[in-house]
Amino acid sequence: MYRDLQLRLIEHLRAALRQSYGIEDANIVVEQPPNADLGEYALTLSFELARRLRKAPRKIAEEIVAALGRIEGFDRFEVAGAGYINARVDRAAAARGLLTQADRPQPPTSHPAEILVEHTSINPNKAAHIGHLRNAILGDTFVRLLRAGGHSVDVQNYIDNTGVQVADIVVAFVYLERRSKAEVLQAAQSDPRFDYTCWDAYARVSQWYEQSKQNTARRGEVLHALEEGNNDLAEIAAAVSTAIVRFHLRTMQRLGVEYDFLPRESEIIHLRFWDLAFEQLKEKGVIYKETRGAKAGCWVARRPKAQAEGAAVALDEGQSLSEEDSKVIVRSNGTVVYEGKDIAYHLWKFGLLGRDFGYRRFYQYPDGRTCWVSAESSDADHPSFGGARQIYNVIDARQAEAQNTVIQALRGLGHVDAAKHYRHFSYEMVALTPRCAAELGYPISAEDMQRAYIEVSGRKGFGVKADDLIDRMIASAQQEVDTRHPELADAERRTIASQIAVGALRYFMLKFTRTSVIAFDFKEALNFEGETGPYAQYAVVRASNIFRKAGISPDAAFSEAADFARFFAAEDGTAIWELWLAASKTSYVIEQCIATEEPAYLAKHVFQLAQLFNNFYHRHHILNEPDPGRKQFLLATAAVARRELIRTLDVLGIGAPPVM
RNA sequence: GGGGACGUAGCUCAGUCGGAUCAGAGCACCUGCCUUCUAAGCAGGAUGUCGCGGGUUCGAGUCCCGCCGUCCCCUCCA
Repeated sequence: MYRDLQLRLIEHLRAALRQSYGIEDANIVVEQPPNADLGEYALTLSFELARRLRKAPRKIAEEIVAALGRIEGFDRFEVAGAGYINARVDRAAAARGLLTQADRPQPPTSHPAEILVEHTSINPNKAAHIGHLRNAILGDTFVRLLRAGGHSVDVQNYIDNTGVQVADIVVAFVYLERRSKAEVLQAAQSDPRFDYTCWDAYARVSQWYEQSKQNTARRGEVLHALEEGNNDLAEIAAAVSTAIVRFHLRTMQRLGVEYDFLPRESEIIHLRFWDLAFEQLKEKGVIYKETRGAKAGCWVARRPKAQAEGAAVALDEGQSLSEEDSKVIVRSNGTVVYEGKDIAYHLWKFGLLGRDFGYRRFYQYPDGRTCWVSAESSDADHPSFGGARQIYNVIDARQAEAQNTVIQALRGLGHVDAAKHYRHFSYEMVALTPRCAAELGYPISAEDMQRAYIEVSGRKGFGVKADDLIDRMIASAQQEVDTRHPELADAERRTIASQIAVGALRYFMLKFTRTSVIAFDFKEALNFEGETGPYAQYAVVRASNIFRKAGISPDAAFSEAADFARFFAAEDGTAIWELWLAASKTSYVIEQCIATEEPAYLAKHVFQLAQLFNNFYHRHHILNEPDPGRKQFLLATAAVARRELIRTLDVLGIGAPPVM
């Protein structure tokens, strides 16, 4: 609603500028006046045009207002201050529009989708930690945003099942702990906390490597065996990584995060994706074989650096790069670095590789969604996932350079359009406050205690496991629910506690903008008051209680139109209108979040909406309202606020509990 | 050395396109408010050299330049 009116206003402004001044190229900035008493939209273009037209801004504003005339949905336009144009919306008409607002059509769910989002992508060798939660929650929320915006989206979770980290865990079991293949396979299948077992084993093997060169050499041996395939070590690695992936899927499912497809590195290797990419890269001159210096014998590419988009990527015949300007893609022993496999993978994502994965069913979600996994051959009736128009990779900021290497390679291969539609959805890490680290029992030096945060380290086993955090948050919510609602059945209390915990956790991860490092602290994360998920959930519960006590459904409040003009004009009308205005902005904010790739704005939106509603709730006691017309107006207000709160929470992946 | 991010209240952070109440929120602290649609709430109070210095502009927390500080990346790791 807010967005539609804004678009209409801009359209009329363009026409007015063309007609009055013959201006076609004006940059029309639409803002909001400092308060709703001044109107809903503010225009500042008079100031910009002042110099060009050699007129006073106020004069220009007056001329534009005259040229605009009447626009449907708007009450009037006013010149204010030194030359602002304030637009006042027809509040009653806007409110009636909001009441009858139909739900947007659901985007198609056929595969492959228009947009591909990759997120989570945890090394399958240990339990997930809080940093992975930020990734998955950001990614999943962005997927929900895109779908709410009407786009069809596929969600991929890349599984690096033949990499160094998986090799490390195999070394841990086979060489450090000297377990037999049968023992490891058994543990992978029956250990109820196998992911935690691996977490500890991974930390131990990292220490063990430091003891001798011989120990470290095991990693290379195992890595080689994994790439080779068809041997005991590869079989162990497959069993371990597959088991861990299932743990990760279950952990994320607790937060409402689901995936469509798990492409695995093993298939990228065995289906020879790299060989195809390698040929293309050589042919187009994107990489060349170094003959001199430390990198002699390697295939290298130009480093991305801060290169202009149009700059040449391919290298001229016989050209050589300085040591720092070259990035190794193929090692002198012939093995491919991670970025190389990533280039092949991304050619596939855009449908530019000329080869597809096989697809097998891997996991079935309770809501009916199937999660597929890559394979060398396919199950019957399988979908396909490659060939997206637009991709988003939710990957932390530390990997920006590697991501740029892939983008640059695509450009160098002539896939300029694909490179343009490749977005690194970057975010900063989750670290721990020194206090939190100390609380967890990790030894912290006096120097580290002075730091703002300390980076987690899987290698050291230093961090907060995702399931531990979720458990703790549920326990904390459970305690409250139990004391507040002893009358409810156990199962119901558990469901509500879980909804609150997930709401708190997801909101916590989303309230920070992507560029902010989160210094994690239990005290802050476990807080359910103030700017938190439960605050917004509680606002919904309050709204629901009104309708429950009134004995009518929120839907019924939509059907009868109140005398909006009268009530919005009343003394407290503007304060109530501000709640309607905020409620009308959800679609607008969703669009902003997509355009700026920033889900935090939606978190802010739901908080503001909840704040306005709580304020309204406190000021107007609806059930005691004697005037039936006004009571109906207040009920409609609560119904719209409730609907938009629920809708926004849903996009954030946060459920609305029936009671709290 | 090169690339990137950040620096706003005691703490944690918003501030999207440069706009008029733009000096904001939450937490923490203090004071009120539960017989009311449940207080996971509401109302009120206090707190600032928007890192520093220049510049552009009718207008700068926001853009440009320089400096200071913190962090990340720059392996034939992933």
